[in-house]
Amino acid sequence: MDTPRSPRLEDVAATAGVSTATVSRYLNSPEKVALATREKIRSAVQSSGYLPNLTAGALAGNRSRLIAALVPDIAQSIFNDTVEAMIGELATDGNSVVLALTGPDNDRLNAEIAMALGRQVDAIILTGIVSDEETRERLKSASVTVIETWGLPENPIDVAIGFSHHAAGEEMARFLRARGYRRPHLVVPRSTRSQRRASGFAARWVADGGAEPTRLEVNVPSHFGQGRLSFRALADLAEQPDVVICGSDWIAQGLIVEAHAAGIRVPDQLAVTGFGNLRMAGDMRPTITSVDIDGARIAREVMRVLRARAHSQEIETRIDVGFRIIARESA
Amino acid sequence: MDTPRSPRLEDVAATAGVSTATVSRYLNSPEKVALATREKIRSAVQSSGYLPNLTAGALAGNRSRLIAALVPDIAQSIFNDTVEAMIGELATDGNSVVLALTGPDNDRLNAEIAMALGRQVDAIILTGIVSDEETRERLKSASVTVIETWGLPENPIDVAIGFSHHAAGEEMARFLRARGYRRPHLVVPRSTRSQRRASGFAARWVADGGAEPTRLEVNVPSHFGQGRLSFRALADLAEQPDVVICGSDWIAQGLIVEAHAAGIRVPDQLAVTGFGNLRMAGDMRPTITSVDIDGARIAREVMRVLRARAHSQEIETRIDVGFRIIARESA
DNA sequence: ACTATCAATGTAAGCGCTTGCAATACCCTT
DNA sequence: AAGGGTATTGCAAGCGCTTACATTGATAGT
Repeated sequence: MDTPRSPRLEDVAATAGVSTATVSRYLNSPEKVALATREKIRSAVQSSGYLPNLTAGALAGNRSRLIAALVPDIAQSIFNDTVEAMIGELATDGNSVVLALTGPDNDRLNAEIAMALGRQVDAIILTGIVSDEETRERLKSASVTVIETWGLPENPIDVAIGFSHHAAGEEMARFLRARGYRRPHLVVPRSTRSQRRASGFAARWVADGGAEPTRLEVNVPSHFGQGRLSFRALADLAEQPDVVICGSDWIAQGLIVEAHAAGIRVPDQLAVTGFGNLRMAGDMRPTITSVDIDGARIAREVMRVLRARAHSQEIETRIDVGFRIIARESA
Repeated sequence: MDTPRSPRLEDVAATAGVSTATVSRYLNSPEKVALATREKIRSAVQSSGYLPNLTAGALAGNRSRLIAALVPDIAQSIFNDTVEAMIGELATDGNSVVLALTGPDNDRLNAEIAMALGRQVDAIILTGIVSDEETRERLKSASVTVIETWGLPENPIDVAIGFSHHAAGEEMARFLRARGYRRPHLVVPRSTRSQRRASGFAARWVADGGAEPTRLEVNVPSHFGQGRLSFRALADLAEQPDVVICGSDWIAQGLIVEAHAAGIRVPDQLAVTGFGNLRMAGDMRPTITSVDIDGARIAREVMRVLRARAHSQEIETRIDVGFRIIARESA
């Protein structure tokens, strides 16, 4: 059986008795079409079951309504909430999100950037830090909106929406010091941002008169299991910490579970903090003190930037969405 | 400064001294081009920094190399591993994945399907069950590959890759019975699949001489917090269960944490099983007995189907990837 | 009544690529 | 030397839509 070719703009135009241009206008900016015409076209679209070919539209209009989101991973990522919010937010505007996983290495990133560029995406959203100079240059010279999220680099490739990781680290140092902790231990994932938070923490801590915190580096992506390992690694420390600052809520959760299994009470004997304020943090026993990043807010700002760009309005290139320490039971 | 328009196929063809057709062939099926010509084109592409416009290619070739993955959510989904594997797998073939979140309701699903169809995607991959008849019909009549994953319906829309949830439930019943448990309690997310597993479990359990298991329904998406609530809900039961079968590892984890907080030892006083075999399951204390679904395998089968379709080969429409009960400490 | 203005629509030229078909060149066969 | 294949390339017609520009008719200003 040969499927009858799906209707095109032309078909709709024919049954509505207007030109394709008018139908196109009706579809993209109805206000430009007279009311009576609108109605005719509406019913023609309706009856034919017409579905616009977005590919053709993208080619002709030089606007793909496709947005590439490049993230390191999604299985256990701290970015998940942001990504989810972003996809939700973008979808409402008729955009689609092409999700690409870049992993830890640069080759994948470059390949995915090339792909995104080839697909003429309207914007590329980065959620990892692009440290490779060459890649940054390539992105800069591409005439596409590039949004770096989560971080807030001094010189964004194009636009950056995020917060200062250094400041977040400092703030946590102040917070814990105020709470009376004196021997912090940092569990730091090997990612630029985590490192930055760690140095922010250490700098502040020392500046406030504390001793240089001990630290343990762990691989990314960080996960529950690393928390357990991190707890065990504490045994090797000369002096036991009174609080462990974890690079993610996952690590914090794993560490707490392992501590309990070892008979150590949290926070009485050992306090713990996480990062990311994942939903689980508020449900854990004890509930986990964490740092909240408003993923939905980031998503909204991304949309705002995109819309501004669409109308070629000027926008600030560094948007600070801040962070909030959420004090809970674990520290 | 006006950016010099990025090079097109035509430009490459010109510098290589061949026609655009030849360059196109070189790009898509090099073997059709003579060796010497290949070399000329290669260097022309190289020197111009040419990047194919995939949108134009999609329109002309009627092949978008875009695959839509429609999932309920990603933040805490049991599908995450599958989705991640799929994105990774697909990307290697020059495809990109458009990820769309459908949430629990049908409207979003329909909207996203329309969008996918409009974008001329090569395939639509579904990870939720599409129960709406109308939507199923629409998908059936669309000339696009539709792959339903995780479930294994009797009459797939097109191709289904998954396993029998009913059988998984039955198997778990056998497993727990053999281990000597006698009073199972089911924590069942309100999703078709979970329900199916639950009925499989109950059917088998009763058939094997057990009493009808008690059950608690919880909302989707399931998460850690629900595990805690589910544990507390046990108090309302007339008779305390000796094992709780959770609809997901998240729920199991939350339940265990809450049980421990209440001084109940797992599995000594209460056994627990999860579902999904998330990475965390093997790291939890106690490690969680779960059901493993090979997400990477599903991803590979998806690719196989897609490739077969590309060469219009016949393929089976129901591919069973099975499941494995992973016995660990919690039950 | 006459023109300037404007809203509504139509005309048609692309957007950058793929591919069926035709043309050409080259190599065998007989 | 003619006929038949085969491998390689070019020609040109789209793919289905958007949009600059032209056209038309109506409204308003004088």
